[in-house]
Amino acid sequence: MNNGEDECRKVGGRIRAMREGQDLSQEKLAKMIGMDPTYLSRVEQGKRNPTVKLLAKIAHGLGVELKELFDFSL
Amino acid sequence: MNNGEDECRKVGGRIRAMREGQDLSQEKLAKMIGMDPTYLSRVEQGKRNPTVKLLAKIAHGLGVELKELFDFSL
DNA sequence: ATGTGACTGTGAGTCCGTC
DNA sequence: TGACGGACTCACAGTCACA
Repeated sequence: MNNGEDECRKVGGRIRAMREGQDLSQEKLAKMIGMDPTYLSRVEQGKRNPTVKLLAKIAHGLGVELKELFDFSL
Repeated sequence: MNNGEDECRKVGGRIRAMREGQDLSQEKLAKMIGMDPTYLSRVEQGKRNPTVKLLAKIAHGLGVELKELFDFSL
């Protein structure tokens, strides 16, 4: 089975999709919320296992609800 | 402003509500998914900042979708 | 503009108790 | 049964140089 790496990838994909949907670069979004662009890059690729606090920051930067980052049914 | 501690509390509350709704003890749920009961206790209280992988495990143990843990509009 | 390797410090997560 | 403490390990947060 799977440990949650799938979910990490899915969340990352959601973040990327919503960011690109707003024509925002990783750099700009990262700067808005005071985080490192290289770290954001890895989260979007599902190569990291982010915490609730970090995802809350990202959701805030995107101007969306936290639960939208977990809405994989699109 | 807030760092995401609010979200931690809300997620913890959701977990607790869904667990109690299934008449499950912290110990049993923790054992089901191979996690520490003391950590589950603290997560439910919003005193810890859990990762996606851990939340995926908890959601799986509760038999619900990950996004349901972030559905605060109830 | 995005991705990767390597790195350090701190906190996520586990295990032992006690109340 | 659940809350809390201490001590511990390893992974995550966060940064930099470079591609």
